[in-house]
Amino acid sequence: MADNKISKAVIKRLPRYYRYLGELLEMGVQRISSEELSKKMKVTASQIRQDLNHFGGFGQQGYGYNVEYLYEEIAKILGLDRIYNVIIIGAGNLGRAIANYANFEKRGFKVIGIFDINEDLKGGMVRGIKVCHMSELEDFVKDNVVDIAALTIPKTEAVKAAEVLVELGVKAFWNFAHTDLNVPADVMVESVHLSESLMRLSYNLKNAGKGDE
Amino acid sequence: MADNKISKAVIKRLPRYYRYLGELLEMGVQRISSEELSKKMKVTASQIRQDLNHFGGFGQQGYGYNVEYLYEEIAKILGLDRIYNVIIIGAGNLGRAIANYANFEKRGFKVIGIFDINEDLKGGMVRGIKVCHMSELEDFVKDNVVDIAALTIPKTEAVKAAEVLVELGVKAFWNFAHTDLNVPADVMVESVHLSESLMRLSYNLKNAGKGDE
DNA sequence: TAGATTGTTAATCGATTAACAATC
DNA sequence: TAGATTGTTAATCGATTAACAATC
Repeated sequence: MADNKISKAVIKRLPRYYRYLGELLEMGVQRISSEELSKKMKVTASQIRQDLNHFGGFGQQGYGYNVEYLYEEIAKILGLDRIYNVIIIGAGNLGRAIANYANFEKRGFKVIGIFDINEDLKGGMVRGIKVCHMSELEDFVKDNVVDIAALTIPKTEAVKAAEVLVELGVKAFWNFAHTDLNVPADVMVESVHLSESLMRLSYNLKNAGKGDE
Repeated sequence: MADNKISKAVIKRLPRYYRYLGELLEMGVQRISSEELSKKMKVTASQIRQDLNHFGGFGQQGYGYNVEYLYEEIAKILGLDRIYNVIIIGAGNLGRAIANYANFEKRGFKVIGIFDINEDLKGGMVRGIKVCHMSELEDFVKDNVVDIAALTIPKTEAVKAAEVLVELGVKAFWNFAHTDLNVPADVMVESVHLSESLMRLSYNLKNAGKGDE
């Protein structure tokens, strides 16, 4: 019963289902009920069934869900059934961490270019990819299909880079800069605000035991 | 009107308020109304007032909020009015990215140790801190106050390290491994699941234009 | 005092959970 | 067929928004 509008809360949970199903698959588990999965994941069985049914009936009454089938279906829903060309803006530690993370490539996220303003880094190699100077960015994007740009540079530069890249037609940004990006409605931004994450941790640490989880 | 139980949704928004207030402060803005702030942040003014009033009345009728005062108060709420000793488990690119990020130290998160299983990295320096071998971890935690452990290692090792550190009394984990950690109720875990973030981006990219944001 | 804007209550909206009929 | 478990509707719960009296 594929809805036309899926809530953010549901989307947020999908990758987690995918991760658990991947682990079950590795362990050789062939079928699982929403009840069993709910215990593993510490969510309600009702939520799992509800979530999945936004996209279609993947299970079977009296049986449960076929792990491999469900895994593949969620991959399709998440758009993991294709290759994405990724460029990384910023060849610092964070940029290199992303470039080096092999699992991303396994899921179809292929790093095709790394750029940095620092002249010294130019020519260096990261995981077989040459680091280019920012001045080469525009030509590169014109000559190559770029699906996603990861921004691992400080906020001021990130805002500028995003502007240029939006102009060049890039439709998706993975933003690690400590700022929000203003982009047109058809451009997607997924932000990873590490400092905000750390602040939530300090809040929770401070309020530990006060009725908290 | 400080509630005793604040919802996760509110906590999640606090660091973002803090970031915007910090920017306003840098720009020399002294006062702001919930209405003005709501326009900047693209949330409702009602939500801002509602959120802040969970912690107390920081504003003034007819005036709005004093930027500096509100900024400081939110810092206190988030627990940013103290120093946290942080250790980093994993001296790879991600671990080094975190260690090198100066803003964290500015907010009171002080890296006091970096550990790795790789013997080759031992003795190397990251931002003035010596990289130690994992075998030295236990003694280090016994001899030093460790408030937060950042786990920037693969999942299997992360699970093991967390177990050891919980045993040693560490109460907060900043988890970058692609797994959930099972810890006692009084131990806090804040996870940054980069691959899940990337999957949400690919979902949104795929479904762009279908009534989406 | 009049105008502005908060703090707070009430109304609405959406998300989660419970329940159960459908069905494998 | 009987048992199990889904798909889906209905009930509940919580979070967001609207409204406005309080007050600076």
